[in-house]
Amino acid sequence: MKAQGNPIILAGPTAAGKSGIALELAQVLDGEIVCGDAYQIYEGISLITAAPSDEDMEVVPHHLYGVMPLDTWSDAATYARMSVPVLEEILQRGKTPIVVGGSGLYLDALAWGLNSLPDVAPELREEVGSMSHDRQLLKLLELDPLAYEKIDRANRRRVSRALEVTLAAGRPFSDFRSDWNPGAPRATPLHGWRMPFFVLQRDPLELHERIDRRVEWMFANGAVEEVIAAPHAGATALKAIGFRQIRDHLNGVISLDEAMEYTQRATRHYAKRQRTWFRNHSHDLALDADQNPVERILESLSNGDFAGAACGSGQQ
RNA sequence: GGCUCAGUAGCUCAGUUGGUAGAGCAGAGGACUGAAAAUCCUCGUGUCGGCGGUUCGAUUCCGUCCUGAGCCA
Repeated sequence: MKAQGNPIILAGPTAAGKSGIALELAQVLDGEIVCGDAYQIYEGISLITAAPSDEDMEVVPHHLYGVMPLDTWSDAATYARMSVPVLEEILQRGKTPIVVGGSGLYLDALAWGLNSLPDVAPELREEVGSMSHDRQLLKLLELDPLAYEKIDRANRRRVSRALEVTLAAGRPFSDFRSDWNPGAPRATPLHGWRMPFFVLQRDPLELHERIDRRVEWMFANGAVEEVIAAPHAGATALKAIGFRQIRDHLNGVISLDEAMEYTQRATRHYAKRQRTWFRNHSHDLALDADQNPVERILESLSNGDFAGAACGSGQQ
C-alpha cells in the first residue's frame, strides 16, 4: 500500500543556504531531510562537500548522507534507485521527506525519471574509454547516426556514453531517448510521485562571497586531514571539489594557499554551472534566499499548487 | 661600473624574416537524460616598458633611458 503524500525537493547552487532552510522547513512540516547531492552521499568527505553538521542532524533526522563507501562508483540512476525506498519509508511513517541538494541531474532523475537504459559493464566502459575520440565518433556514426547528429560531438563524455549504451544494448542509444525519438518510452517520475521542486537562488556576488568564506573555513577545520584520511577514494568520489587541489598540495605541486584559492575558484565555477542548470531546467518555483523562502514554500504548498499534478504525469 | 638576457591581454608566455599580435589560465555567458562537484561550447584592441632615429610603414631594426634577473668586476 502506497504511502500518502509526496516528497519535496529543495535544489540550488552550492552555498546558497539550502541546508539551513531545509532545517527550518523540516521543523515546520514535521519533515525529514534526504541527501540530494552526488558527493555528500559519500562516506568520509563530509567536510569538503559541506554536508550538514552533526548538530543539524540531531535537530532533524537526515538520510543518505555519508552512506556510500568512497571507492564505490555512483551515478544518477543508482542515486534515484537507492533514494526511493528511503523516501517511501519516511512517507510510511507519516513524515514529509525533503530532498536537499545541488546535483541537477540526480534531482531530475528523481523528480522526472530517467529513460530506461541497459547497464554498461565496467569492462565495456573501459574498452570504449580506451578508444580515441575520433574512433568513437566514427563508430557512433556507423551504429547510431541519429545520436551522432544530436549529440554534442565535442564532448567526449557524451560520445562515450552513447557508444557504450549502443554496444551494451545491441541497438542504438537514440532508440532510448524519448526527447530525440517520439517512439521511445517516456521517462516517468519514480514511484509515480509528483514532487514539488523548489530552487533557492542567491545573488551571484553574494554567493561567491559565501563560497570563499566557506572554503576558508573548511581549510581551517580539517579539510586537508580529511583528504589524507581518504587514500582509497574511487573514480567518482575523487572528483569532489577540493580533493584534487589538496592532493596536489600534499604532493608538493602547489602551496596550501594555492590549494585553497583553487578550491574556491573551482567552487565558484561549479556554482555558475548550477545556476545555469536550475534556471533552465524544469522546476516549480524559484525563491530568493533573501525573501523569506521558507514562508513562500509553505505558502505555495498550502495553496495546493501541486495537488493537481500528482501521480505520474507531472512534467514541466 | 661592464656584459648578457628579459619587459607583449588581469596572470604565465608565444609570435611578428618590418605591414599595429595570439594561446593557456583568470573573467563573462551558455549547454547538459546513468562519472554531473563531471564533461563540453562561445566570447580576446592590448600606449607589444618610455623617448628618439632609420623606413612609405617599427611591437619587430638602431640609439638611449627606465625596470627586473643573472654573470663579471
